[in-house]
Amino acid sequence: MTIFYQDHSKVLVSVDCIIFGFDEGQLRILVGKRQMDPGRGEWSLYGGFVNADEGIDEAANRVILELTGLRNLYIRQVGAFGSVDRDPGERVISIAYYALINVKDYDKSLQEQHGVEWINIEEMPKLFSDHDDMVRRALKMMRQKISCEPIGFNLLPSLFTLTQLQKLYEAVMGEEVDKRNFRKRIKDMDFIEKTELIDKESSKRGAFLYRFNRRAYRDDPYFKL
Amino acid sequence: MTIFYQDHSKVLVSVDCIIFGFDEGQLRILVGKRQMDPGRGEWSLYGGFVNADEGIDEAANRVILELTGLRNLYIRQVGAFGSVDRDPGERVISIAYYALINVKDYDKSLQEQHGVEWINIEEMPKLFSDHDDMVRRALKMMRQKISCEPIGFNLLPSLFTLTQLQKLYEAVMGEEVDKRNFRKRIKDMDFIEKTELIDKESSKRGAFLYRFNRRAYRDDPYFKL
DNA sequence: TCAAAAGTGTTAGATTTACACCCATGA
DNA sequence: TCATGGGTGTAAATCTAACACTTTTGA
Repeated sequence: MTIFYQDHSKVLVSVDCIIFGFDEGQLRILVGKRQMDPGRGEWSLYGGFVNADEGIDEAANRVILELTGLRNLYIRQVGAFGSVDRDPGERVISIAYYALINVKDYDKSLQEQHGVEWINIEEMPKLFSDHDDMVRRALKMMRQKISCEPIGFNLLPSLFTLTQLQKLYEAVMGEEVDKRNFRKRIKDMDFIEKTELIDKESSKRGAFLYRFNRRAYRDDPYFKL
Repeated sequence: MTIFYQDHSKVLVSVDCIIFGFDEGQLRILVGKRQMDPGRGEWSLYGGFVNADEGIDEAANRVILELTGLRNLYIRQVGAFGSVDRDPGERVISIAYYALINVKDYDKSLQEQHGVEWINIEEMPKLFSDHDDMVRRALKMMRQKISCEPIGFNLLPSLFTLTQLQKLYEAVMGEEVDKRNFRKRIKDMDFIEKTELIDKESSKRGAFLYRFNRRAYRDDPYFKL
């Protein structure tokens, strides 16, 4: 310890991760049964401690990489949670982060290895400690974000149908939207490009596949800072 | 240390406070010249370390009480800041909070005692470490909040004129608004009550004073959760 | 009497919402 | 041939934005 900030108590700091995925028309998050005491066996977010030599964002990225095997994800901080008794073992201040992933990119073996499962956000069991609060806040922030920025693409394959995109918005916002109005809005967004490709998975007729053009979005005068 | 989370490094955790005030038509925050090393003499937010026996929100309330002498303020967490090198002295993870106060309630002697000054948000000097980022994020969050919830009243006396309220919105949002449209919107809000009292400070003619009715707001069907 | 702030309505344009039918295909 | 999801336009209602003059009063 240096001379600067003497006599102040140090505390364990962890990061907890809310991993959002979209599958079968449902918004889901990755949770697992806690494998350590205290709280062994309770449903819990995946987390890890912040090391002395890493920033908190770095720690979040590391932990999320550990869990998902994925890099360059859309990750945002939810906030710090620091009630004295939030962890029954020892005092731990935890910083929650959420990440959006395309479930198709997620390696099944990693999932098994970490003993985590996708749980529909609507059917969340009670979680360990204050992890419920973290999830609620993450969802609130994500809804906020998705309704003014196109972040939903991080939850979809790079090619997707308009119906998929609509179902995603509905699952996130928890309410249905009108198909024609939705498609009208999408048409106004120049950064959502129609391709000539057809998806035949989800219907007999087939549906055009679209893609999100990140560059066009960045250049869109509407979203310029 | 208990047996639970062995071998993880602990770290100093602090809270830093962005105190917003509204005076002379300007949105201002309280900053002071840093009185300790490292960074002595640089402009800085007021902060303090989180004690072992207090939650982070508690710590924020304590530090803000210390600085302002005021209780029951509107306080919100901005987020955690945790780059390894953010503090040149030693590793410190800091959690930023913003608070809204009515400058008239602020005791001048406390201000002098802590050596802090009101600085217009538009004319902020470079601040110590990442405090600039904290202020930017706090402002962003506050703007977001104020445009969908009536939190502005926390920055005003309990009786205020519509012109004051408008100037406040303008200062926060950084843009002018139309007087008639503004007043129209206010009239639609049943929780902003006109009193029979007249303010003669700011004009010869005098302007009606209004008050924010917290109860009416809570009961407003529009804002029901 | 005049400078300074208070107060007050209307209209055009833009945005949002509601709503129903035909199409293409594989089973 | 029929069940399934894909795809399309219009009109009413609502919301937003622009805009200018009269009132009161203390100096």
